[in-house]
Amino acid sequence: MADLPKTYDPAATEERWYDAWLAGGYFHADETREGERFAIVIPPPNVTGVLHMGHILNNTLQDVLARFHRMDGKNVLWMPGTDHAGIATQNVVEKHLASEGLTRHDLGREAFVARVWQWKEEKGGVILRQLKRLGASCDWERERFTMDEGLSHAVREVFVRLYEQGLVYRGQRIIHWCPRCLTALADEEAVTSEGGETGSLWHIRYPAEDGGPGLTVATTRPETMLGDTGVAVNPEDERYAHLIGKRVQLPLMGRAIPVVADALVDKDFGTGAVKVTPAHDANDFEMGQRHGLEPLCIMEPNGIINAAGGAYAGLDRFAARKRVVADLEAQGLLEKTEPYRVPVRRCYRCDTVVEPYLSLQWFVKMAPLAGPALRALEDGSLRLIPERWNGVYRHWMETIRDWCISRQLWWGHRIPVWYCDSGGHEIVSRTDPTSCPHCGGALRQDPDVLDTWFSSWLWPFSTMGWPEDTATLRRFYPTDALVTAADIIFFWVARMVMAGYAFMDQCPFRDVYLNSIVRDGQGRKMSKSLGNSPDPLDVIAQYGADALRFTVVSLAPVGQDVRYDIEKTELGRNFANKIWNAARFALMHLGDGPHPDPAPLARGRESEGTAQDGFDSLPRSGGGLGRGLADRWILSRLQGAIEETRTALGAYRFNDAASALYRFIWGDVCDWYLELSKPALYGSDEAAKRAVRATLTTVLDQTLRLLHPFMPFLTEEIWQALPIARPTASICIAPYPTVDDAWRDADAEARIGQLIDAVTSIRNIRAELGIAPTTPLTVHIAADGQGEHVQAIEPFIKALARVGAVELLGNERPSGEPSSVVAGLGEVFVSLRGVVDAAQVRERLEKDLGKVEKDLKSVDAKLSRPDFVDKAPADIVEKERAKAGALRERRATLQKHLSVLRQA
RNA sequence: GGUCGCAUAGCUCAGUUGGUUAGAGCGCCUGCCUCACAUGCAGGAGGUCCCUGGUUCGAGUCCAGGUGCGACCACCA
Repeated sequence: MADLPKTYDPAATEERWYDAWLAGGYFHADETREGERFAIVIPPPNVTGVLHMGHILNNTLQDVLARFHRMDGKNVLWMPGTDHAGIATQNVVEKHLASEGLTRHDLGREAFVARVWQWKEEKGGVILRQLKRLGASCDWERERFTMDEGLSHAVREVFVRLYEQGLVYRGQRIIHWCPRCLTALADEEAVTSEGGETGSLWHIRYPAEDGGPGLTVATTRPETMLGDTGVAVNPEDERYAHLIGKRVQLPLMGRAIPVVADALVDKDFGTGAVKVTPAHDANDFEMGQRHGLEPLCIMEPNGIINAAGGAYAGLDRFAARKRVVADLEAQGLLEKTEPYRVPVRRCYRCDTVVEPYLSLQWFVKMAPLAGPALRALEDGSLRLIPERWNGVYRHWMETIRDWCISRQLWWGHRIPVWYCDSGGHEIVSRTDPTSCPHCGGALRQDPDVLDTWFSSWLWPFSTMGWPEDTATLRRFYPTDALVTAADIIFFWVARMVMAGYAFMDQCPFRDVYLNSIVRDGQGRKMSKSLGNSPDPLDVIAQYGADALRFTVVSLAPVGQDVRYDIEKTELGRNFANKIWNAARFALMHLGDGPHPDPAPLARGRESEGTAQDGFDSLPRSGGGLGRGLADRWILSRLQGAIEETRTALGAYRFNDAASALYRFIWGDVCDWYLELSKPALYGSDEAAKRAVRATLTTVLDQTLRLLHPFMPFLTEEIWQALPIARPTASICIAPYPTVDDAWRDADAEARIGQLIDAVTSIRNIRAELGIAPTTPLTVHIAADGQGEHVQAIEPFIKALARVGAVELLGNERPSGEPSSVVAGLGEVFVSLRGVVDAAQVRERLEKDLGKVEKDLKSVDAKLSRPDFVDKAPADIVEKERAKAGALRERRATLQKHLSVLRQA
């Protein structure tokens, strides 16, 4: 143990312990085990994904919860898995094919899908292996994939049920179409960039049919005019009243189109006249329906203008735009081109500009599903943390639109619908039909697949075996918490709630913790394209998984984004190293053990009765198990740390828990207790030594357990090295500490608090007056009948403040010598005779006096205001009075010393 | 256009229901390789708590308005 290295080496321990945990089966959730349980499902990362900093934070938080509840005696299930990520995965494999000069069409559907599966088996799910490096305590025996047989079964069941309920339907709609991915997208998958993109608003003249002036329309997508079948104006707009019902010429296309009146048109925007292109704009489609304007599709799915585009056929949509504008200009019909911020939507997968496109797609009618999901928030079945997301969730639910679920891809769950061409029947079935049940005709299955999220929204119960009635479902559904990023509230969280009620009659989780977004040092969102996201595996290699975990948890407050750069990980690394060295120190002094289970040890105080003078005789004389003041103090502080940690974790205030542990371990344990323990450990009193060792053991054992959910590897490594009788084979399943009020000790906290004040003040004097650490000082303590206590404190003062001698004073105060006075323990006078000259001391005392007088003045001012004394609560006033009294006393002492010094 | 969030030390941020002298980490300055730890120890400097007004005995904290950032939503072509 004494040969432990001076710095902690995570690489040497992490893998070893992770393997041991797996071998021990600690992460496996057993549905047959009785008792409380805690369930959480992982937000399934894309099977194509690699770990980034967002995952690190998200999964560390989940792991903290899982490990905390596991240690707290619960039957914990943390369900892991991956998402098949339709477009993303298909893109990856198509890219591979492209490098071989092939397209998916060269392979054909079946072979292509087989190829994707092959890729998935060989290369997919890297991210889960990376999560193990982080220490994630998932139940890996249950790893799921959204295209597993069981989950596919759930998807099929849900589709059929919704169809039977009339909630799934097929229709011609304007949807967001990605001309590169060649598929429809959901509204949420077509993303706008903030403030729009740079573009133009073109003003185009449409002459009247009779050759009159006609009107001018404004558009940001001039190429769509090729598909115009009308022009709309506001019915109230007098400028155009004479044209309503007439026709105007559509330039470039040589056809006339009607002018209609529609309230949707804003008189004040642009020219107040809108070209209507029903096949290429959602609003225009609606207006077209109202006024009988036929949709005219002018574009191939890949964005190339089709034959309906006349002379522009064969041009890409953006090339066509340029040509159209040029031709209009040439004909003198382009009246104006003004710069304009255009609200462009792009494909969330490939960033291609999305085209509003009229096509036949499958939809889910969402409004009926939204009701229970809204009520869940109202009645408290669902809690969003932080709460401010409630509004976002509610607004989305209240204005919900139907969900386009069909995708023109090959990779995904095939839509379970068959069409009978001879009879025109549509068959939706739980099992694959072979022929039309109505007319016996031949069938062909819908070629499309379902949106990836159509499987994700079932994740909390599909992973547990639904639609079968499984033991896992009965035991672990609904889950307790969901930890995820706020950017998928709509994609995933809201839809899961709806599915939970629709198919399980229950909210799938109680608490949804929306974790921070991880940004880089400049506040930019971390992204692959910016290259500003460090590879977490590099960070782990350099600093250790525990260091990374602790750092990100510390940095992420509830509801705020977190800025991370790699150097910040030093916070966690240094902390790990600090703990490591505290353990080295302890192990060096603990001997081989085993030490008795610390819990039953008496506190010393009880065994020695109450001391009326307020100071116990110290347990050095207590015979074996009695504890000293410092021991009592740290054990009391430990209770505070346990309470703070538990409270913070219970409220999902992870960073508060982390900082409570940081302060306790670094501040209380290392800075003070270990130093306070040295006089005994290096002394010759065997009884005192035993007491300190017992305390040290308790504190380390409890602290490591408290910290384990945050830093699992380090804590296991040290815990296993402790010379104690371990109750469990691994700290993973050791009981999480609970507060024991019997160990709370206000008296010890007050006294060590005083000691800390005194020591700090003495150190301060030394530093300020430039007294070398080696120069011995003499300290006089006005004990005022507390002599015993002071004697007990003496070795601590000597050790911590590097004081040569401690002298007790009776009623007499040191006078006639240069002295500095500090607070704490009544009064402490530091003898500076022969160390520094009187002028320096005087300067210091005057400075102190100045401060005291300033404070006293402000307190007195407060106390002299009748309003304050009359209206403030009594305890607040009392505090102020006490403060004034203390300040007056201190002022008197300082003045006395100064008068002596001035005479000298 | 709507909704929401943020503004505190040079930097990144804590500050729970209004109540002693507003805190931490990093950075900076001074002194220390003191027998667990220089990934460390001790001490220190550094703040108009964005602005204005209001409520209150008392405001970093509550209210109103303003300014500046940021996020989300939205059919303004």
